[in-house]
Amino acid sequence: MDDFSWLGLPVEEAARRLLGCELERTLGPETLRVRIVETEAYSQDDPASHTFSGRTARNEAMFLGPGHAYVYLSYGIHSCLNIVVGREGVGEGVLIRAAEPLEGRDTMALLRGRGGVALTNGPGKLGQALAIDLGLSGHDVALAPLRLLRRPPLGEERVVVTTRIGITKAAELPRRFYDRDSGYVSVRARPVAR
DNA sequence: TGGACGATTGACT
DNA sequence: GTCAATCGTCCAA
Repeated sequence: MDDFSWLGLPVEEAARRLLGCELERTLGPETLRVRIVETEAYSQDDPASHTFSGRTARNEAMFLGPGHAYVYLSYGIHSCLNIVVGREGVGEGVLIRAAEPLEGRDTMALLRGRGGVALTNGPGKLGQALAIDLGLSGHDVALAPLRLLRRPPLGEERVVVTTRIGITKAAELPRRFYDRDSGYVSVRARPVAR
């Protein structure tokens, strides 16, 4: 059993540490496994967060405490996965924006209807490749059929920090993190000014 | 109870 | 580069 106490860290730190960790999705006899390469931090005091206006039926899972999954439907089409972090009762989470396939690539390609980096290089794509749906919202990621596997943190020099993608509110905040060495990052650009 | 709105993607010009 | 798809959620009425 993995120790997930580190998910109780402040959301930006948790978002950094999720880089390099793995997700294992079991579908009957099939096992799909990916390595997380891109994340975004969302906290309750953040106008861009689904929890900004408080607890609702949709975002309930975001308040269940660290180690739960929060899944939302984007544009009525795409299921996107978050890992809830921070303190129980506070709506904080990390959007998993992209990952690298490690195991079960063929099944992911079938689920996606295409291959290459387009398999998992975006939040909606990853959701489809791992057969994520709204039913998994609130799921405990210590358990099958969707498990988070801890891995050592990436070296500081490998982590690129940028503004978040596709939001209109609080768009200037540097709360996106990705692995510089991965080819599965969704958008390369917008490095934070130095 | 209805209408506007996305933490996106893929097809097309 | 532009743009439509598609539906759960939220809030105004």
